[in-house]
Amino acid sequence: MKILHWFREDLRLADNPALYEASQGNELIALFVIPQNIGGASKWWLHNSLQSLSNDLSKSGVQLILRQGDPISVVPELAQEAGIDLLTWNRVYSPQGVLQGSAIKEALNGSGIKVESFNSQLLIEPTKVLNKQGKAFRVFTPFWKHCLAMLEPPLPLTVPSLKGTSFQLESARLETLGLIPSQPNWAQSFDALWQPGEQGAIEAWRKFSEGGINQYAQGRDFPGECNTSLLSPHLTWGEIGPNQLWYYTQELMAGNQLANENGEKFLSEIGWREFSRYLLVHFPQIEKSSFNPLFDDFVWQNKESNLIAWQKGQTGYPIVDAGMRELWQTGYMHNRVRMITASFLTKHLLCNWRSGMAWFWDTLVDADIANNTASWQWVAGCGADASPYFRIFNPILQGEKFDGDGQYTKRWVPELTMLPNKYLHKPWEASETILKTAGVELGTNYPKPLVDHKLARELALSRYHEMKLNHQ
DNA sequence: TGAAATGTTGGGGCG
DNA sequence: ACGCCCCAACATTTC
Repeated sequence: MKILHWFREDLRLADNPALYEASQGNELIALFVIPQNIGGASKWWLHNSLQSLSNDLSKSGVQLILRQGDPISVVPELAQEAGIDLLTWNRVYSPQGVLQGSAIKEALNGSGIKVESFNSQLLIEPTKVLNKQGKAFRVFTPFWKHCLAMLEPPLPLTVPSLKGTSFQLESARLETLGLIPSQPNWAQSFDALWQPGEQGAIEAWRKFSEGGINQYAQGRDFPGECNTSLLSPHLTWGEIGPNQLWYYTQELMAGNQLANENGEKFLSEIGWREFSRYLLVHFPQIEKSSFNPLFDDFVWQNKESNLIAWQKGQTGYPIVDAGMRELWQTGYMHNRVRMITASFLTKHLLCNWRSGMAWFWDTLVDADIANNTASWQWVAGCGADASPYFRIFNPILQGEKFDGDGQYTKRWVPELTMLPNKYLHKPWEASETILKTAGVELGTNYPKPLVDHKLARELALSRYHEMKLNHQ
């Protein structure tokens, strides 16, 4: 039996249900179709992840075929060309991913080629989780409680033994696809920070499971400490799956090697990832428009120069600037700081959450449609289970609370290294003498604050009330 | 998975 | 000893 496995967001060999099924045949063809609409940082990641997958496959004599174009035509064409008996893939839950799946199934209907799809990237299929009224959950906590009660993840599947084919198929060359930047090569420093691919994902889990997870419940909020998993980009491309993480974490807790408090907190973060995909399946419109339609009437300011200052990490609020610079230099930002910077853009600068989402989409190595839309809408106050709009983060207090010693802020905003911690998150309150001693000249080598916190907060609140009034 | 404004309480200084 | 005021600490509500 000749089988084609179409790799999508499942770039791994272990615990890969569709690949496992495909390995039952005696001739395997592996395909990946290069997506056209992903951000710059994601492209860098994908390039390296494909390289890794391709290496792993070739050890079993399987060549990874790369093709460009719309999968809706590319996949059926290749299926016919190769004369396969069965096509397998793991489902993708974005509107585009769902559409691709159904269109390809339809295209091959009646062709004699069987099609089977599997779940590799969620603990539970979204359509199987409904409340008592038979409707989709809109709030995380009841959703996750419901999931926990019904969860029985299977043992992770082992790496299957694969048998390639001698059938010759044309493949694009990875090096010529332009996925990695050349001039300028802004990703130069990424190589030392990240190890895309399945081995890198396993290594990231190992490091986390021996370190940060043991302080996860409290420690995850402090961006200067290394307590988060850094697994997000690996999860985005399915180099590791939630099923594996669930199983590994439960094993640690069962063996008393991990406090329940920490393990459960980590799994609930996996739950948030699950929830954002779930929302996108049940409410696909949130990819483009507000979950809460009230916000269609919100009057944004959308001042271009403010957006640019935010992107560059030049807002004059140190914790915000630190986050935006971490993002630019590493393709990643600590979760606490993502909330602070996103709140600042939407509330202090009154820029539409879509403009922030677009920036994150282009710069994050873990860019993911579901997480990106759900999280931005959550922060902006228009999303499911959103923080109410009037919950406005105070960037000074957040900085003092979560980076009181300045470890994080000073790393990314080195021009403030000499500033005493008392003023680190509000340098404009320091005296001339203190600033001078620290070598800080506001407006020259570090910006003055773009907006006044108190005024900006009041303006945002009044815009919010106007929106509600206009809607009545 | 906030923060600010407002309200309440209780200990201690002091006449 | 007592009442009064101050204000920190905590609680509640409001945005």
